[in-house]
Amino acid sequence: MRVKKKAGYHHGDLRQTLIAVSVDVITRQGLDALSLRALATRAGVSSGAPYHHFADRADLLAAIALEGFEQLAQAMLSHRDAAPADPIARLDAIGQAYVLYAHTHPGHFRVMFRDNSPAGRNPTLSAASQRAYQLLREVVEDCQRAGRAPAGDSSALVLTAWSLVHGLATLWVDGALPTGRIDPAKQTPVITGLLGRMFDALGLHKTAPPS
Amino acid sequence: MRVKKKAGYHHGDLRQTLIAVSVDVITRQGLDALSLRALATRAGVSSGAPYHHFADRADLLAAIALEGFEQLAQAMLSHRDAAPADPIARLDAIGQAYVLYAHTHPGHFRVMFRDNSPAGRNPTLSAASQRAYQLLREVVEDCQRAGRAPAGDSSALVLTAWSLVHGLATLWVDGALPTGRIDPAKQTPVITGLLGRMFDALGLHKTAPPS
DNA sequence: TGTACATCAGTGAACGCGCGTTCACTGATGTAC
DNA sequence: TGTACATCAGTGAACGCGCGTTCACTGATGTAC
Repeated sequence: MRVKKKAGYHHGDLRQTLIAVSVDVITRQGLDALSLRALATRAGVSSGAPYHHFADRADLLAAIALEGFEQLAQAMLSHRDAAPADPIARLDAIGQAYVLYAHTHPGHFRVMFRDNSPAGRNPTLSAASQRAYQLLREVVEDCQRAGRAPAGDSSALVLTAWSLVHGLATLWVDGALPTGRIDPAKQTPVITGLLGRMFDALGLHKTAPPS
Repeated sequence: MRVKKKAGYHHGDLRQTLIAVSVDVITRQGLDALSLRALATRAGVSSGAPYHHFADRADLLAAIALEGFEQLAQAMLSHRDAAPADPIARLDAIGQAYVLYAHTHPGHFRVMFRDNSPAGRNPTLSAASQRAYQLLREVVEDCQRAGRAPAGDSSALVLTAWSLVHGLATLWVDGALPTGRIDPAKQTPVITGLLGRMFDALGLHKTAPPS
């Protein structure tokens, strides 16, 4: 991940390089270990250089979070569209995409959901995170319309689905699962599948035969 | 929360005071804002004093996490025992206790599940966290035995329940929920209730009339 | 009850360090003519 | 195609700061006799 200088003085795409190196550091050593000075050194650049691309440390983190939310939404979208045209299958696919994204991009994920996360104050970031939320909401409401989930206000169902995948992702990324006893890679599809079966079981108008 | 000196030179219970002040700082300003020096000042004590009670900063955080896991297990236990003698009702109670604990003790909660959390390396801490996990596991297996949850290996069900309440707790504590649109205080019992209904709906041998 | 002394839990000055950020500068690049 | 010049994106030294931690010290407390 250490980056070799490209063509002498001018770097080429230092901004993107700084983001990539930051994510790598955060992934391996945690957010607290990220300092702009060390980051610049690892990127092969002097300590002042990052300030031509980011106003300050917080601005860099906001850029990482933004990239993360965009990637997350993209992952959810492509998983959804690759799934069979069945609302429960699509809910399952979106849930798996969420957990998988966190596992494969722990650096981004940590920054995205940092306590005191800037999402509340940064409109761009806030909009990007809501896009991912909307995808989840849409598929839950699709389930409701198909009678594959309890009818009525969707918000509790959406929050249930979100909490489930977010909790699993967080426990996994934070290394909080009892080691050896639980394999999150294997459990993820089981758990998202369970969520689908549960929604289905509580749906009022069954349209699919019981499994 | 600023602590007035008690009886001159000797503090009385500086160790507990340091923990309490730390939790307060973390709750209000986040873990990164906690410095031992500022902490000592807020506790009304010189900068070297904390080292008579904690080996270093990490040791202080481990003590906070330990207290947190003990309090969490206690909260789960008392909620469980206050609930009706019905496994689903008890699962619901334990789940609510988990989310409620996180909301009322965000300082502890953040330290407990810190990325790079020391729980993996500290046996005392690890044991305390597993005690809370065991409580959840027991109640899930009680549901299975009563035919109020799918039979078989419990681990996926336990992880489902844990992920659900942990995700909700984390999203709430981190302020990641869309403000105004979702009220987690109201949604918590709805969601834990939904979990119970879902487990029940997938149980093989129904013992209660459908609601 | 009084005294000597060991131990405990503070003080506060001092250390070295790495950090975020600034700034005058300079080399590289792109554009107008 | 060649030259002048504006702009961009680097350099690297310097700043002040707060931090974790150490240490020689001292006041308070508890205990043995």
